[in-house]
Amino acid sequence: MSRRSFHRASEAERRRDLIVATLDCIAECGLQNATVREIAARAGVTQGLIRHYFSSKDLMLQAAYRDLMASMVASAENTADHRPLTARRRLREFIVSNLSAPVADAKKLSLWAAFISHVRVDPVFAEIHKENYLAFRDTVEGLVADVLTDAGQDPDPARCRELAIALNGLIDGLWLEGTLVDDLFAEKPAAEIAIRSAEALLGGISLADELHAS
Amino acid sequence: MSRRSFHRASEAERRRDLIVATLDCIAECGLQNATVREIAARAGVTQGLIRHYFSSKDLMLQAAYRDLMASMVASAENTADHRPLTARRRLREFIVSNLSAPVADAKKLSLWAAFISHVRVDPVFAEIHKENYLAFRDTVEGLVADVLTDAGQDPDPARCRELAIALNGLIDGLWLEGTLVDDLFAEKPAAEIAIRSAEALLGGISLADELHAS
DNA sequence: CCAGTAATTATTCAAGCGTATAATAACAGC
DNA sequence: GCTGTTATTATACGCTTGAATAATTACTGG
Repeated sequence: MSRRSFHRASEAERRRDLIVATLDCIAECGLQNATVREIAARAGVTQGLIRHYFSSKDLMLQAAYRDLMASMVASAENTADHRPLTARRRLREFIVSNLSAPVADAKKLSLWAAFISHVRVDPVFAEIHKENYLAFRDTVEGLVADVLTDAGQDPDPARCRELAIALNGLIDGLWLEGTLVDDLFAEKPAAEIAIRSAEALLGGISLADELHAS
Repeated sequence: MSRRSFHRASEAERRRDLIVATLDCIAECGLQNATVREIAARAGVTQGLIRHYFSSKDLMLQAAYRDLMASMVASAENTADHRPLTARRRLREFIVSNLSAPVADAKKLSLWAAFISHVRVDPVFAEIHKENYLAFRDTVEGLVADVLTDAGQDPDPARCRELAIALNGLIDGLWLEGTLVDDLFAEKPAAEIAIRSAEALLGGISLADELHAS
């Protein structure tokens, strides 16, 4: 009886494979049934290897949560920092990007929910969530300040904060609605509704394309 | 060695106890660690009894999900139907009620997330979610139509639908933000922000108290 | 081409899981 | 009070779990 052949991969490569397999497994089978054996099988390795890279299953789940959130903020964060664009256009792109693929994705939502449900159970998950939330809100707040300035209004910090919270809520809520019941949503894309709503929240400032940057 | 004493409870009473224990256990230990033994212990019975009331653990989880959602829509639904009030005031109360205790509660949010993460795993959970979402959106849509009419505007169905989706998103999103990071939120209650934002979405219609109903 | 290293597999372990069944005691009706 | 019913307890079963250890094989550096 011979052993199965294998190849020695780099640490970065293996860890990534294992994290991807973990996320796939949780999304498909739920946290309850995401066992180390199933995850290892999906990653194409045997279960013993997991403990070679993560000293416990919990640590691997935390790493997977961090990875998921990083992948979700990455694309949106890019558009928010794309300086050549108008402030209004950056906010617009930011909203659209958060309400389209790959962020608005049923699998990602499922994973997000699974991890959020553990925020109260495990303090480490709470910490990861808090970091990501604050970063997201700060991004929105910065965009709002830029848009107000661009529109010739005073970017009062208190007003920016409140608008950021409201916009953040609107984006999160429509993200939920749009990806949870997407079949019912095909007619009216969440992104379009979000843009019109954001304009209303901003007191009528249009987020449509402009000819010159501020 | 004598057996532990017990009392024979009614079916309704026992089922309620078991469901409450299930929700407590999931909120505290997570779905992974919500075992039949732990749930039974919290309900003050032995594990064998669970299968006397639920033919499997999954069925008990489904019952718990239904119970959770019913408890969350109940209070808000009441205010939405409280006819003596102005339409504007009913919408206002509906929003406030969804963003205050007992709906805006960290434990409930944790439970909601745990179940949402199972919507993609188990079709029964998907069904339960869909029913509740549609009912909630219809309630908001009805309130929006009433408010528009009250303000002398045409309650165009398409506009009502879009406003309902946006308001629904706003409420859900602020519910998430407010209860997930409530310590950072004490200064500015989510409900106040929601009211002001809803007024903006409605094109400036005030939701403040009025002297006479429509 | 050989030796050393460590990534990977294979196997084992105790504990805990959901489920099933048999024994028992609480209560209802007479 | 006694008796029948059944809600409840107690116990057992087979399986899976996360973790630990030992054996092996792929690769690195000389």
